[in-house]
Amino acid sequence: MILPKSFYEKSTLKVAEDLLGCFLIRRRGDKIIKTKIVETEAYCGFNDLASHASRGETERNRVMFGEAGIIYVYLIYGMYNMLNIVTEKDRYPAAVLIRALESLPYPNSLLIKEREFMYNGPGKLTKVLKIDKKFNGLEIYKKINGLWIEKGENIKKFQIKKVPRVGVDYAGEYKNKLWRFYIKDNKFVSKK
DNA sequence: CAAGAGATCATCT
DNA sequence: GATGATCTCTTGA
Repeated sequence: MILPKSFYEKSTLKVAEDLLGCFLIRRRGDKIIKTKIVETEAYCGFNDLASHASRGETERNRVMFGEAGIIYVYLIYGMYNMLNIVTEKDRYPAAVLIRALESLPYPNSLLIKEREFMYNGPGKLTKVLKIDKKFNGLEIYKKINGLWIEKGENIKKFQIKKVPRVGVDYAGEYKNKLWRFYIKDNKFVSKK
C-alpha cells in the first residue's frame, strides 16, 4: 500500500510519471487528509541548470545528494515551501517536485466548492497541508512523520501529458526538457 | 481576459 | 547585495 523506498530508487523521470495517480496523505493529530497527485516535475542530476544541484552541494540542497525517498523542502520567493521527494541512488542529486494535488471527497464531509482548488500549485499545497522545512530530510516511505504516499489505482485510466517545466526560463537547453508531467484533462493541475 | 508588479527572506555570491 | 522550481492582486484594453 505505502510506496517503499525502492519505488524512488529508479530514474527520476519514471518516478515523476509513476507518482501521478498515487495518493499523498497527510496526518495531523487524529485528522487525515487524503489527496491524489496529479502533477509533478523532475529535476535531474548535476547538469540540469534548473536544479539547485547544478550549482553544487550546499547546506540547503544537501538531501538531494542523499538517498532516495527522503523529503526535500525549501523556501522560495520568501514565502512558499516546495515539496520534493529525492530519487535515484545515493550521491546522485535528483528529485521530483509535487506541483498539484486533487482534493478527494470524503464520505462524511462535503467538499466546499472553493476548496476544490486549494492544491493546484506547489506553493499552495504546502501551505494548506502545513508542510515546511521541518519535513526536510524525513522519510516519505514511513507513516511516522505524518506524510506518506500510497499506491494509486493499478490500472492507469489516464493519459500523461509531458511539457516543459514552469518558471525555469534561465535554464538554457534544460528549459525545454519535457520534464513536467500531469494527468491529461485533470482539472486540478496548476495553471499555465 | 492578459500582463505586470509586489510580497518577502533564506541562501548564495 | 541579488535572486528565485510562486501566488495574488491590480491595471488596462
